[in-house]
Amino acid sequence: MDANESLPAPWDTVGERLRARGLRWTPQRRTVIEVLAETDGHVSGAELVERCRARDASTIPSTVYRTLDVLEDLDLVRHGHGADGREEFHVRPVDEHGHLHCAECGRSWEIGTERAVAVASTLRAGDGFEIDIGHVTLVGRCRECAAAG
Amino acid sequence: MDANESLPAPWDTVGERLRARGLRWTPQRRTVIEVLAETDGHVSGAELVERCRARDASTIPSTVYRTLDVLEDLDLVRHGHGADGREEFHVRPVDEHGHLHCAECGRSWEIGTERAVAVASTLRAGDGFEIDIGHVTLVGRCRECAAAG
DNA sequence: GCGTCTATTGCAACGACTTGCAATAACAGG
DNA sequence: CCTGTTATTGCAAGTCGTTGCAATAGACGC
Repeated sequence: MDANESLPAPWDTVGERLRARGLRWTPQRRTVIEVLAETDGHVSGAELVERCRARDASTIPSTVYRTLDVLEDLDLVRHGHGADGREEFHVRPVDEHGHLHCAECGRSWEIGTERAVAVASTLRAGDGFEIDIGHVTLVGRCRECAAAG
Repeated sequence: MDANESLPAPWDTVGERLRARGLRWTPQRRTVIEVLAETDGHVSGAELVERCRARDASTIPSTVYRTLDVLEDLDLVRHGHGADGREEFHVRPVDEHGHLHCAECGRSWEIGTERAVAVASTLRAGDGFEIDIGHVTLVGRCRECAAAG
């Protein structure tokens, strides 16, 4: 399989990085990476599979998920979990941020780096635990629902 | 179906509370409640199903999960998600606490009310969001792994 | 005790992943 | 360019839950 000149930014060197680790650059992985290269922010696992299938109808879900595992090792994506526990992928190292979800009204939103770091510090102060704040969606009640309820 | 004299503490009145809401007291629900009454702390959904099946081989998973939904409405259990996103139930209102999981060494542990509240306050200070800190398992690196890595 | 109303159950199919395994195909070396 | 090694793939089966629907059976009123 050929190199990957046409891919943007961090993705153009994935092939080499894989080979350097004794791993392989396959067409299936290329498909996943092409899809990721067009994505920014978050994608659910299922959606990623669907987009890959749109590009290559023969896409197999298990291959996609296994590829994502490998890419996570290479620090190109990070997986997390939505409010319902389903997988969500953060594409390309994005700013540290958190996800909030109101169990009452169902709204979801993000909190920026600043607040994310504040929360992380509070937690670290206890026993040195370094939270990956973006990994899970924090569930609770938003100000409005808390006031109403 | 008869009442439930033999059940302990908060469970003995579930039948009445259900009926008061126009819901029903069924043998299947009794089975789930009997299992919950013998449980304290956390149980995964799958384990709950298994324990119900041990008590009544005809137990159907969907019935168990639906029962848990109802019991959550009655505030007798609360569901959350483990590090892998799978469901976990907190039985009987327990102290506010949090769950930590180190992605590196795989260990999991809890943080007590005090720290949980501290984190919740930090977050609330931002925009009034009241986190249900026990809902998800916070993932990151423990002090030891952070130091080593 | 009987009947009605409708909440629940059981079942089957589906959605999101995960895992084991044999067959395939990258890739390094000659 | 060919070859051997072994990482990956495809597939099938399995786990954890969720959902739609027709049949069942609680609970209340008479």
